[in-house]
Amino acid sequence: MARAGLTTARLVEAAAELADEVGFENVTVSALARRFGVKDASLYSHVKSVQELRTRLALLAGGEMIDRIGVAVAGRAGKDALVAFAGAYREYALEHPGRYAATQIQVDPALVADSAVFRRTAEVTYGMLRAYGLEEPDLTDAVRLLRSTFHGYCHLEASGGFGHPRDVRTSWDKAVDALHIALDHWPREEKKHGGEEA
Amino acid sequence: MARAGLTTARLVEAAAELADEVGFENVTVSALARRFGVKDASLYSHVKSVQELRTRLALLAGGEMIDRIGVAVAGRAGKDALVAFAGAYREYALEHPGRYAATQIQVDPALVADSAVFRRTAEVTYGMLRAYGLEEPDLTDAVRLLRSTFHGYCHLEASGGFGHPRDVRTSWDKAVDALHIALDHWPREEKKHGGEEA
DNA sequence: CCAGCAACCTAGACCTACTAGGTTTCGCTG
DNA sequence: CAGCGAAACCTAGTAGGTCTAGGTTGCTGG
Repeated sequence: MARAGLTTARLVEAAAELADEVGFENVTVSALARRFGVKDASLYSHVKSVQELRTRLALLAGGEMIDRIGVAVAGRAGKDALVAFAGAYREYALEHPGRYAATQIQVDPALVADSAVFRRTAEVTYGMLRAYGLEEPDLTDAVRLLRSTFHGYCHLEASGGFGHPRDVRTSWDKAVDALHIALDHWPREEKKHGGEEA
Repeated sequence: MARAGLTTARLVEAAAELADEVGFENVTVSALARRFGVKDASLYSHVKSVQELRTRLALLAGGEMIDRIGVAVAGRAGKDALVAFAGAYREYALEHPGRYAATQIQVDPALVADSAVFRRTAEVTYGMLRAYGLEEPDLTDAVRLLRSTFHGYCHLEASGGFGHPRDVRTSWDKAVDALHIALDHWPREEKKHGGEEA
């Protein structure tokens, strides 16, 4: 019988498609094997476990996502860059819900630390913020705020968490506006957020 | 043999404890049955499925959480209320990671719509924002921003998403500050977010 | 006190992850 | 071009999860 030509890469790619079709939590070894017309056991020559499969999928998706974001923010700065970043982020999340869900899982920190995806993500994000004139540790705090908000928003939107009829896209734009304002008036050391004392 | 005295409520309560101990994704019918020294099948007289069990757990946790938040914000307004809300939110998420994870799952929208938990959550949240003088649809947008940010932050913190050594608590406080500023300078329709025109 | 209804059980079907070890096929090399 | 070695793929089986059908047993109220 003609062999399926399995490869780790091919498996992960198929897993990504599967994730977008049936949801990340439903990408199983069995389902993937079925898709290739092959027995479950056959996949274990290529991936060690579901865990590994999902981790690889997460890295694939993370890479795709940051690439798109990178293209979107290229040549922009300040609010322009923020809007472009946010737009690309949400677009990817909506276009590829399964892949996006994959990016949310916690992967072995040791594994993620020296991954190119992680480094590139940090570069693009910190780079985008540079125009706001923040310095460490404010920069890290701002990155966390952005990541949290974007992620939280897409997560809630994807899971139908916004029951209200208010258009989500409009809401999102407002949120991005609000974030821009927050970044612009960032509460630097010393309380009393009165004015920029830099 | 002495009966375990199973009840839907008791089951859900035990599931909540289990969730905090072993993680929400590991609360299974089998594990719960083991905890009661009972066979799996016995639980199905009290809950229809794992799905239902998890949904009930989500509602339990959501209720606990909003109660604590409600107490925290009582008698406060403006930034005070925001800080109290955020503090109670994060505290609950850190104290009860399994329960908190449960609150994140998507439950049947029809089921959630007429739940007291949902209504109470909306009341408390919108009430806290009232002091910022926002009106619909800005109010809804602001609620979404807050929910997203809080949720995203706790999710990332819980999953070890913040690799950086920067203290998370401090970062969180900064994020709350930033949100306050965003709310205070909310980008209203046209108008140049100058002052309160109410 | 005993009838009936929960509470709990046995048995089993079906799903998924994963291991051990066997067989087939492909591609390379002599 | 024969054949050999390494992948690629398989069979068989363990373990553990969800859930159903239907039987037994203990508790309780009339």
